[in-house]
Amino acid sequence: MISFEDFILEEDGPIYLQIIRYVKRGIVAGSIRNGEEMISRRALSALLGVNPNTIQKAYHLLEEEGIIRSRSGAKSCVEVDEGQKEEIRQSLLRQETLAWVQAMRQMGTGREDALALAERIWKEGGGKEER
Amino acid sequence: MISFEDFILEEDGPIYLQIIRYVKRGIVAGSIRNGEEMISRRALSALLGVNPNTIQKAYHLLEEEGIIRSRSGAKSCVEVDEGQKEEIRQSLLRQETLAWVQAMRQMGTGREDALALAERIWKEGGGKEER
DNA sequence: CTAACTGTATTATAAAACTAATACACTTTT
DNA sequence: AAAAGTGTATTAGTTTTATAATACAGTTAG
Repeated sequence: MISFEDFILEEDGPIYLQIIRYVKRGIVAGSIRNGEEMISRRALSALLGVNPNTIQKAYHLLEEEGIIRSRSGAKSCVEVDEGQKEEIRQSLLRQETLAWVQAMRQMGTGREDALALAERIWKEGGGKEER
Repeated sequence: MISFEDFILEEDGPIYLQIIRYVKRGIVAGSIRNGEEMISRRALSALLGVNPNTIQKAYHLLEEEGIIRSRSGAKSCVEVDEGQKEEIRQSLLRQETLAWVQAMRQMGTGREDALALAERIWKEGGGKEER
């Protein structure tokens, strides 16, 4: 079951979008697999200290995007084929990277400098992710 | 004068935050210099097709951060010393890059792959920025 | 000086995001 | 079968974001 263990609530954008992002990235990473059960709306609500309606909004949008499937009474399940998975991968990788590149450009950072910085920061936070 | 020529209104987050981001990145890039005049609130409002109050909110927050200085009646001016400039640079570069690195990690992308992707996307959009 | 422009302030409205408290029917578990 | 858990729906209220219409006093340019 998708437990949202390593999910961290940012102070950035809307919560329901953060949840959608988390699921999509998990699918791309392979840590969230097809057929897997989602944690229930109420349980996630309690876990994050967030209103159930906010979770419902996220889950509802995930269903509209054809990423999860809900039948009344039972837990929602992930339902993505390989095509969708690849779509999401391409879309997210490009989108996030393009945003970063544009940010670096607007700050007048050269390609070499930007890549070097990214590599440095990558190595810094290296110990935390590999458990 | 800061004309906001190359400013593009995203559909992402709040408009007033996009304006603040634009100014900060411009300062880091050196395209926005100390002492320079800001475009007036009304003029920018008309240029972006956005309510004057939204611009005022952005300018007000920029002043609270000590980035611009406003005297009633005259145009607001940028007022940042080298220390502030360096603070903003460090903060923005780190913040944006860390966000990208974390995104790539959460998608299970390796360091080499991520950096290669960034380099490819950097070269793609290369013709547009150098005029 | 005068007219135009500027920053600032006020009040009102609306949509989006989030919280709160329920309620009901369906599924799973015991 | 009964209880607990689940998806779904409704109504109400708050905060944030953005719009709209003015108004006033200080600065600048003609």
